[in-house]
Amino acid sequence: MTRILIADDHELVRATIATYLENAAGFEITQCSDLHEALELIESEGAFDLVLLDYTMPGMSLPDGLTKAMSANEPHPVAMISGTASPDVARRVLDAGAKGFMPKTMAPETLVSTVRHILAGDTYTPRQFLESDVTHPDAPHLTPRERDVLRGLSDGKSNKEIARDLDLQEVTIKLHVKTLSRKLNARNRTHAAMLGRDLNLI
Amino acid sequence: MTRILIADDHELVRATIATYLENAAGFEITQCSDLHEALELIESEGAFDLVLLDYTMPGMSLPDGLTKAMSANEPHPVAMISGTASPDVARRVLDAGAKGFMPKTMAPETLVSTVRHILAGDTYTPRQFLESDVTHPDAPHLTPRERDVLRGLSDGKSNKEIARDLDLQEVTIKLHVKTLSRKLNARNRTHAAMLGRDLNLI
DNA sequence: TATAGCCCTATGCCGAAGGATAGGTTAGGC
DNA sequence: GCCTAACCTATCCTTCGGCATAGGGCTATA
Repeated sequence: MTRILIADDHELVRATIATYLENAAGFEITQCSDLHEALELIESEGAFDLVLLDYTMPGMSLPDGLTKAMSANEPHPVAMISGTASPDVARRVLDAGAKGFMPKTMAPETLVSTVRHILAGDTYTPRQFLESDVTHPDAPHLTPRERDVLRGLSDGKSNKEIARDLDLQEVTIKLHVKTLSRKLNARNRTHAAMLGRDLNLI
Repeated sequence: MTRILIADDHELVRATIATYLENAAGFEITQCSDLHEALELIESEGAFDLVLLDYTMPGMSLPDGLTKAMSANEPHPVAMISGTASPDVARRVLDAGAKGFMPKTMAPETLVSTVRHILAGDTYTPRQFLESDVTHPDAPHLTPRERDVLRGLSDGKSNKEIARDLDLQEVTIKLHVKTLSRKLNARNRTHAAMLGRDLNLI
């Protein structure tokens, strides 16, 4: 019997996913509501055939929480579920080695087939998150460099640090901060970071 | 027959809520995935006995989107569902006149009884959101003043502006920024604002 | 009444952020 | 070839942020 662990503090979501997976494919579902419980369950009951983790539940972090779960559940796959899915997060999740990334906007039927894919050894990489960078419709156009800088801002980095990371001069970062702040109608870097988050730009 | 409209772009969530409400109480459920569709449905099919709106779906805004839906659905109630529920949002939603605020962490059974309450004319005010300010479990304790300042940071305000708004001296704001950054493990104000958002503190 | 937590203020310093201005390169479209 | 977009750099200047140190006041609870 295929055993699946679902960890999500949003009970409504967890309940649905569990119901669909149980009815559609007869999987054996175990549930919990934070990362700590998930790790304990993997420890006590052995690796599951698939572990589904919510991105925003207590204890979850990127990439640490994810990698912990992955090494605990080896050699079986771990996938991420997220309600606040941004392209950047999807990318980071998959880069970290997760075998799938499922937005909660996904239709239940798609979910079941996705789970089957992952169980079969595939990695589920939702095209809309990796290719077209689906963002908020109101979002202004930012150049690739401006996005790089905006990511740095969101991490709380200084201009100097961002410059070092991107191998540029500090003045250049200042320029990008100024222009992207103008585009976002932000009053300063902090505001820009918040607006970027709201618009799913990062 | 009691008619309920559920608007949520998270299909997984919408499907569960719909299922529970149909099975548990025999309500007639209509579904859609953004605010625009919701308004059209209310227009074309008449006011529903209850409208449940997701806080993060396309087109939704506070308080505009909410008030539009409320005036469209008069005299029947409108309630909000949210996955990223912060106390502040809950307060603003209820202040705007919504008849309930339901986090997606709510158990399905609780949801059903909540809906019944609202249909009966009550307003569902989740105590944990209004009194004890339930936030992310990992979130450190911030004093009321620190939250005030954090809110200012998130709006991209300068220390001087925050000081003026709160009728304090600028140095005092600097102090609060420093202490709250320490508590959040933030490297600077921008990082603090982002972490505050992630931890549902604001 | 002592202790602790929270809150507010002051002074001083330095590095970072932010803005203006002026210039340059590269790549692609017409 | 010209134009434009995107990108990068430089200099100069002002303001803001961030940190340390050193206070005092209020309130609640032991």
